[in-house]
Amino acid sequence: MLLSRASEYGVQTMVELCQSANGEFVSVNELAHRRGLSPSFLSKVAKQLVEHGLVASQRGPGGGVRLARPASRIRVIEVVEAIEGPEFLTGCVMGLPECSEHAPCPLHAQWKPVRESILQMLAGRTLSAMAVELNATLAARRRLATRGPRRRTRKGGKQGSGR
Amino acid sequence: MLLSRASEYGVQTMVELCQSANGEFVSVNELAHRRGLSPSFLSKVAKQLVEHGLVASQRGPGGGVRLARPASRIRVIEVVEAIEGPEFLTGCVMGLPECSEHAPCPLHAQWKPVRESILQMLAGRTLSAMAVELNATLAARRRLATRGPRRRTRKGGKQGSGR
DNA sequence: CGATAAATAGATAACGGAGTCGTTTATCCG
DNA sequence: CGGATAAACGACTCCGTTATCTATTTATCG
Repeated sequence: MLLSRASEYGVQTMVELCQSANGEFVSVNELAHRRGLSPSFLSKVAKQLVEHGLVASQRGPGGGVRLARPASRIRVIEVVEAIEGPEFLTGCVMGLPECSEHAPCPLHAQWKPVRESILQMLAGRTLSAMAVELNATLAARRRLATRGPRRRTRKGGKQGSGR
Repeated sequence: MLLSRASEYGVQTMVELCQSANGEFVSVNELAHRRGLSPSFLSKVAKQLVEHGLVASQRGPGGGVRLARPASRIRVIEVVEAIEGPEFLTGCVMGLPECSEHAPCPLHAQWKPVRESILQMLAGRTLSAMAVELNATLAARRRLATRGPRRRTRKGGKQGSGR
């Protein structure tokens, strides 16, 4: 698992928030229900997102949570670092206490570009871009489910839950 | 942290075992002491390595643990998968339960090559190659420590523990 | 003002990873 | 054979993550 459960919750929620990004607040319960997440745990994650200024919150009836900035100006890496902390992916791959640029472990040189590409993956995309794609995927799945699965392109049971 | 602590212990130990790979057994305590690891916890990790046929063990006096194959024929990925399990790095990055090739999450396309390059990093190098490099690094550090640090190439406190 | 809705805060339980400890079992050596 | 050594095994502690529940505070609406 590259990201902690909390980060996964965070990313999913932020993307979900793009759906109703017209300045409307959405309650944490509603959000949790939509994505099938634990409401109680999500509220904790939401709190962290609020503290890091990624979402704004509003109490009381009609209150909830919304993006603090336009989705096009939030990058996934910000969400991850808000939750995992700034130390995300720093540290020696093989756990050597004194691994550094000038006394590198045997994987140091290989790890560096990989780490960069992970950060790149998370920094290179905005929430809005992700939301668009997710919608396309969901729409495709719904369309498929409605019309029924016609052609089985791949052989048997391989598909399904990635977890 | 990309790898679990147990995996880190495993990789470090396997590399360490390359040092005395002449068919001699080394006790787990000795190994733990050399690398400054917890002996008790390392024995757990060692057990897993034995079960997966990566190291051979011998009880009694003069016993211990040694590589089951020549170091040049063991790849780091084998060590990691022996401990993390075969599901290592499978599963959706953002935790979507139904992320798959044909209904991908918004990060799926980006994640795939990254995942590949991680596996590549771990599969592309043998233990013996790593041992050689580690020795070079350690030797360099010793040489430096003996002669004292002369020129401070980088500005101040940035160096040190990667953790 | 009072009822209601929702975030916020805190306590706590379940779980798995990390680490320790003591006992058992196998092997060697004298 | 008997004692010493060392892995194997199992039970246990400790801690952080995950998850849930229950107040408490804050805001909105009628």
